[in-house]
Amino acid sequence: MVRIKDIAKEAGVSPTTVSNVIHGNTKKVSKANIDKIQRILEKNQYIPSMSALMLAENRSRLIGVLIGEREGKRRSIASDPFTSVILNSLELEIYRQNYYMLFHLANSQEESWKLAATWKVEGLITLGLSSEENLELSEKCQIPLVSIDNYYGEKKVANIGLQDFEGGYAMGKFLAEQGHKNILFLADNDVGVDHERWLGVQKAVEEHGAEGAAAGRRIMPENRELRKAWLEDSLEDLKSRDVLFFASDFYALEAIHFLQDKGVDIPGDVSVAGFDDSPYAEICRPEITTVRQNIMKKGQEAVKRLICLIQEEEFKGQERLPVEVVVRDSVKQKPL
Amino acid sequence: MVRIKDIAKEAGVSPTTVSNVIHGNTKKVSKANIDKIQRILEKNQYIPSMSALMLAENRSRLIGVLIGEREGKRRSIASDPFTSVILNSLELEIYRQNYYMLFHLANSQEESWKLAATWKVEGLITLGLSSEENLELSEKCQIPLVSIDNYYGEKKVANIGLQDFEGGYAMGKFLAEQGHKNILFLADNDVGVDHERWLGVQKAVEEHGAEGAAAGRRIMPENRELRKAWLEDSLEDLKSRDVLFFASDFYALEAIHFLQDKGVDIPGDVSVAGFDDSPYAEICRPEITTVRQNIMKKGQEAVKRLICLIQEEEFKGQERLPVEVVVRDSVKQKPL
DNA sequence: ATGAAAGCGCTAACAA
DNA sequence: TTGTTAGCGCTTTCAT
Repeated sequence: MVRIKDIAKEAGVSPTTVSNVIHGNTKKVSKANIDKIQRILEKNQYIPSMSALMLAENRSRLIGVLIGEREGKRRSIASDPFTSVILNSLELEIYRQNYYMLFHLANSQEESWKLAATWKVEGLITLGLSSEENLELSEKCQIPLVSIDNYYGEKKVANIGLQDFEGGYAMGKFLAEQGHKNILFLADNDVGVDHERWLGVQKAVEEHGAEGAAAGRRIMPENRELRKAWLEDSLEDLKSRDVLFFASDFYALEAIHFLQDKGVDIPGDVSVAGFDDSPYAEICRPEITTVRQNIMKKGQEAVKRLICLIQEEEFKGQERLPVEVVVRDSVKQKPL
Repeated sequence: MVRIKDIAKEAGVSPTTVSNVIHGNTKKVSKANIDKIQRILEKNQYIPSMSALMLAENRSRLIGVLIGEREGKRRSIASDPFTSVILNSLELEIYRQNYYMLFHLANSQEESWKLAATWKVEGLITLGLSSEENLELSEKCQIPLVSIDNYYGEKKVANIGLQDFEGGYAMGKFLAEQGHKNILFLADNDVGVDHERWLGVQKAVEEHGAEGAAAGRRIMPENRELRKAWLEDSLEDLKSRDVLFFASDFYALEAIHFLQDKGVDIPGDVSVAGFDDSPYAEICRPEITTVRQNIMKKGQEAVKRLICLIQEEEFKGQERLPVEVVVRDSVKQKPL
């Protein structure tokens, strides 16, 4: 590996001068030397050593991307097709901003902190951590942190998410306008994101629902096996609804198959809607009517937000990305 | 950030002694000092600085994970649900082995090399690079490299893959034994992995096929739109087969929906088989009969292989992971 | 059993 | 315009 010292020797100048040329501080370097040094740099394929840079500048150009793994959660990296897309967009933007991505599956706050400290990571992006975990981590690490898809009452941690309320509202409005009265919203929890979506649905039904329209809600188990049992138990309830609006396409898909196996026609007997517009939504029959989010954009904004935090600049982007209803085949129009 | 120097001062010893205690070189340190230093280390939550370590030891404990992005490829990180699983298993094992994972979407060999050099990455794991790209990269970087799912005639680069031939053979045998005679194998290329699978199918049909059984093959376009058109054009051909064996579950799923939309009953009119046992295989109707691979294991073995290369030890694991036929509903038994 | 000192590659303050 | 030097935090060799 060729070092600045080597270049300097070959050029017959001091390391400082070479360093200056590398960093474009060419005001105090003679034209002749600039050219000569640049040529030698090129020729020898000089690559700066991050270790030395880190030590000297006390910064790493590293951004840590942490994914929390919780057993049985929907947002498990293994089962969620979103994860790879998010990771993709994250790395793309991180690299574009001249940073590097250190990736880790976070098992504990302690571990995450150690990683960040060991590498002097300049900022953290987290996925799949709970609000409390994010807060604790942020306080412990004392470096900028941006979470994705997390909600806080008091908003202590920077977050990039969706216009979930608006998404719930838009779909609720669409369903109401399609003539559905008995709407059931299904999620696996009632905090943050899913809570917002539910509020949106309620508001939409209030404002746009026909005479007698009402929105109900059910919380399903997170665990797959338990959820399966839950669906069995809830069959009659589900069949009695006009439309089932699931908080994710994955759940919608699961339910569609469950119901179809029970002889229920979708959307003939019951309509189904999802949320996310994941690959699952299009790769099933009927194709799922859902709420689309732009995941690439989400990752991009998260990185931009973080960089602003790191450089102590103001973030002018969107913290809540817009969503839109995508009409496919799983919701049918009710005759009036 | 507390440094060794600080610990030393507090303990009233030299940095060297502290360093020795940290690394367990306690042969020449008094019991009293060991305890005292260890306590102070604990109390102050000492974390070694990677930058200093890298500089002093000339190694980084970093493993670069490179994903090649090629437009329109099946193995695009964005669309392939496998990617997140592989990434998951990779990081798990890398961390378990006391390394760290630097993640990058590789746009060019030049870029990959720069990344590796800048960070003094100790080894590289690549996904979705062609044989040539892997070879060139490996030569340019001069560090251990393990590719995933790549085949080479002369085997110049370490690779972790599947027993693809055996997989094709096992499914071919299964199909033949189910009474299918007119078997069509479909892939989007005829090199490496898919070529092996095809060879396996042929062998199986030869050995286990009934009188008059034969296996044919078609190469589909990689591009989604083109493939759609191709399916349209091939409809009659596809309908005339006993069974369609696709080189991936994704393709199988796509074709199932295409055929169902055309009124073809799966598996009533035509049976369909896939390969991978991806999430797609189970989340569709009929559920797809496929060849299962253990992706978590694949990532794990890739890391183990790389670590062996780095430490110049012999690798005693499996370079070709076993596969098994998973029988579901998309293949029916033919009456004799 | 313990410590001093050099060196890893680079930056930046200061001299010349 | 160019060069000298100290220092970033750690390891390691060599004295003591």
